[in-house]
Amino acid sequence: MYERKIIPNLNCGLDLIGEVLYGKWKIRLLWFIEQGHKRPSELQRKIPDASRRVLNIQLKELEDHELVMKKIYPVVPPKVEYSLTDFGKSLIPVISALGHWGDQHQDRLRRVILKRIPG
Amino acid sequence: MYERKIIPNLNCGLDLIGEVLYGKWKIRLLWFIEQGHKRPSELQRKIPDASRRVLNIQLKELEDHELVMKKIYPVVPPKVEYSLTDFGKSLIPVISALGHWGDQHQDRLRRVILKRIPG
DNA sequence: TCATATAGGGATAAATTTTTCCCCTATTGT
DNA sequence: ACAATAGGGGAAAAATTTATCCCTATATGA
Repeated sequence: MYERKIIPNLNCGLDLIGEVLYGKWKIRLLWFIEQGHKRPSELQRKIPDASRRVLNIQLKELEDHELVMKKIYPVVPPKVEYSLTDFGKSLIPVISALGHWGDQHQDRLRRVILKRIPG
Repeated sequence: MYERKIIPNLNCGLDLIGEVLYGKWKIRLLWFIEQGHKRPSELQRKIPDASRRVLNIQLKELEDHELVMKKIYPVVPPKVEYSLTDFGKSLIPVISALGHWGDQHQDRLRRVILKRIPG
C-alpha cells in the first residue's frame, strides 16, 4: 500500500470529511451501495469506467474508515456483500445534497466543465 | 497547463459536482471567500499548508467554472479580490452540510483516519 | 539602498492516485 | 479438458495533482 509522505491536516470538519470522501469513486460507491447494489461485481457494472482494482482499494478504505461493512460468505464461487454502517448511512443526506446540486445545475456545469476540456 | 488524457464522465449530478469541487483546496477556498477573506494573500494565510502556486491554479479553475469572480484593481502594489458568484453562493449550503457532518463526527473521523496513517 | 508586501507565472520535481497487466482460488456447465 | 464466474492481490506504468524553486514588477517604509 502506498505510504503517505505528506501528513494531512485534520483541523476542521471539512478537512476530516475530505479525507474519507476524497477518492475518485468513493462517493459513487457509497451511493450505489445505499441503492442496494451490494456485490462487487454489481458495483463494477454500475461504475464501468473504474478498474476493478481501484474499486477494491477504495472499498477497503471505506471499510477502514468504518463507512461500509464487508460480509464474506464462505461459499464457492465466493460471494461478498457490502453494506453501509450507521456511520456511512449518516453521510447519505450529505451526498444526496451534493447530487441534487449537481442535478439542478447540470446544464451549466456541463458547459463550464467542457469549456476547460479540449475536444 | 496540464492536458487531460482521460475524459471525465459527466453523467449524473455527482459526476458534475465532483468535477468542480475535486481539488485539494477548492472547498476551503470557497469557504474562506464566503467568510469574507477575499484577497489572495489572506487566503494564503488562511491555508498556509497550500503553496501559493496551487492556490492560484485552483482559484483560476473555480473562476473558469464560474463559482468565483476575480476583480483586479489597477493599483500598485497590485490588489485582487475574489468573491463568490451567485452560482458559487448556491454551493455554500452544500459545503456547509459537508462541514457540519465532519464537525459532528470529528472524534470518530480522526480516529479512523489516523488508524491508516503510520506514525 | 534594501527588505517587504502584493500578485503572478514558467519549469521542473515530487507525491499521489489510478490504470493496466498478469496471477491465484474453486466450482459449475459444456 | 476448458471456459466462465466470483472475488482478490502484486508490480509496474501512466496519469494527475501538488509542491518547489526561481523569476517578473512597483511602491512603501526603515
